[in-house]
Amino acid sequence: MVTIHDVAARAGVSPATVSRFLRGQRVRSYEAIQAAIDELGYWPSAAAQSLKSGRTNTIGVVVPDITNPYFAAVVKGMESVTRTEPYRILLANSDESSEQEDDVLADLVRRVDGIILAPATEQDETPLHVRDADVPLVFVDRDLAGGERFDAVLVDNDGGGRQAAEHLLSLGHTRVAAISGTLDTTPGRLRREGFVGTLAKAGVEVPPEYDLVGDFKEHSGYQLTLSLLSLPEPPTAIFAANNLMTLGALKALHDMRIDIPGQISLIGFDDLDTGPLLRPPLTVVDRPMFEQGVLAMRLLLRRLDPGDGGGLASRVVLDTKLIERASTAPPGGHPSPARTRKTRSR
Amino acid sequence: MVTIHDVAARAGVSPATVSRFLRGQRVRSYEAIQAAIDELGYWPSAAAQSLKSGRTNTIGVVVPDITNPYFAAVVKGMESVTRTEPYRILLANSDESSEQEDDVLADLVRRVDGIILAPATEQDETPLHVRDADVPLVFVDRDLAGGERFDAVLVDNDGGGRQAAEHLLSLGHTRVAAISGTLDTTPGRLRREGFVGTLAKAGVEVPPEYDLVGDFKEHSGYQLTLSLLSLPEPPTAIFAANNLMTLGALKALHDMRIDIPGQISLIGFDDLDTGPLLRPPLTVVDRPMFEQGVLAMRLLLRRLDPGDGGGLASRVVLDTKLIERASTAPPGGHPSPARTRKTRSR
DNA sequence: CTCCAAACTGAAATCGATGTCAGTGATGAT
DNA sequence: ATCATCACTGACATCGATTTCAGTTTGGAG
Repeated sequence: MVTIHDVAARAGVSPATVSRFLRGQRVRSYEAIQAAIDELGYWPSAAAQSLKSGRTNTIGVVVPDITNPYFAAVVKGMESVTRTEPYRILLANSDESSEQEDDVLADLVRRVDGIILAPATEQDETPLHVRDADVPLVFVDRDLAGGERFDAVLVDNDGGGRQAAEHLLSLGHTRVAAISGTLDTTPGRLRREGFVGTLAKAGVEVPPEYDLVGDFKEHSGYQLTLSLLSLPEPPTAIFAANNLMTLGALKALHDMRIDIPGQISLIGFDDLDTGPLLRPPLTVVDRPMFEQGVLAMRLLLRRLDPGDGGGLASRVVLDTKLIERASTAPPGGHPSPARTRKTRSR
Repeated sequence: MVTIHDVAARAGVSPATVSRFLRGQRVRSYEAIQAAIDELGYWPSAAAQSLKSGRTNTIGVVVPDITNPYFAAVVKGMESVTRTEPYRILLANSDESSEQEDDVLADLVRRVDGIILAPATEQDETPLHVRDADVPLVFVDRDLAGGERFDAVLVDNDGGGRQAAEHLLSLGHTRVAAISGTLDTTPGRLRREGFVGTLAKAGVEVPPEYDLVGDFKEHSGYQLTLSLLSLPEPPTAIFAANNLMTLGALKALHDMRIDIPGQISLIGFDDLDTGPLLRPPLTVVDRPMFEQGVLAMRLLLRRLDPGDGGGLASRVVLDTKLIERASTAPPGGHPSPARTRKTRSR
């Protein structure tokens, strides 16, 4: 490995001068130094720089599942911000598991300048360790019980649940089911509360057998939908708590040859690239994804700025938006007025 | 920050002894040391360890686009391997651009022990710099002109193109179009060659106006499909070079109210989670995704193993597999025998 | 030509952990 | 009680870059 000493020797100066040159200070013999660097192909050692400066120029990002298109988009948003900065992203999956999150965070705090986390559960204790380690922390997508002291970029999950409920109410549904994500995550809990609460206010109760809880993964969307279909009186509409569970629900409905929205309406949370191309095109509650990543990263970089001076936690809450497509319609199979379509039959 | 000296002082031993304890050597006063570590909340500095050992325990992963479900799955596969190892993943997007790849690699080589790369173009020079830096390099998905000296995990792109062609031939298509990815990437070039070559051998020529080249992004799939549709005599079947371009093609066909496969058959490369749920369910050439990530990471970790001893480059080539669904059918709109379905009309 | 301020330079200490090497202390045999 | 052996231990140098501090050089004014 070629070090700053090698460059210094070749250029006939001291390492200190080379170091100054590298950092853009004015230096008498800059030509000789530049030449030596080029000829030797010198690059400063990141480890040595970190040790001296205490900064790693690395941001840790922990998400439950990078193959979830939502998190992929969020991470891409973060990456678009770091591209023009000296920072890089250290990525880890927690797989929706607090233990894995724990392990990975313990390791991450030693390697990064800051962390962006979508915590596996609200009751998570780990982030407090992160706090101990004095590593700035920003939450994205999900919050923490007592996490108000941290920066966060969230969406109005409660409002999103409400939008879904209002949409189904406006279509005239009264037998409405919710398949929720883990209730000890903020999105899981709030989306359900917004949904069920709004229905209740309108006089529509969601009985326990319609009020099911899964884990944000496709398989649980599939299973819970099957169990809804096996009821003596299945619902006329289903609200699924995220993109993967919606997909699972859609698969289950297809497999059981249920007509959507003829027999059952389906509304999801989070849009998909393929949303408009599905059978039928999905009605969903949408939210900014890429932008959430951008905002979270900006918030973190601001904390990392030595001139920042601390300050209160910034809590950004973005709005959700209903996208009406063809998977929802009035109960009984009358097509939604939004689009005319043929009822499928087999 | 609490250092090994603090622990040593508290435990009444020398830093050297604490270091030995950390590395699992036998030590007289291990209780006192363990207690000091716990009380002080000590974690060794990753930067100092890297500087001393010359290893960062970090793997650089550079992909064109993390929001492409294929690459998301590949990265998840890699991550599943590093989980049980002390390694972490430094992730970067190249956005299908050689310049960005360049920038990011120059930075990465200083920070990581090894790199897994899906290069933006075959003519890329950058990886050679990586070689200069003595950082082990593994290719995934895409290869390099003259890259035979490097480990690689690839798929049989040529064979995949052939499978697509044979499928369309068996259905009786003769007016067949290809919308390819960038031809200076290995997959872009080979998928097209396998496809066009197989058709040619069967006596079916693909005229220039049917032989279009895009860039693996959804938008180009959309645009190229529109231009095919504007021809006086549009093709009866389209082969799209990757998942995103297939999606673009599907959108274009929907927007133009083309019946699939009634008027035009569509076959894609790479399956999607939503593949079976689309209108119509897509026929695709599928390949292992998660597994490719796993294999690439294993290959790299093997190189990193001090006991490895170099050896020749391992080049793994996986097979593709045709998944027949409902987006392909004989020309003229006869439904595929695989599934009965209603012809859409508006 | 002399002198002073400003601009630049290099030796050396430092960041935190590790590995070497020359011990020190304990153990067992005689 | 003495000595050889073995198991540990601590002082110190080291990894590569940065920063301080005490110079040295340069340029301009007088």
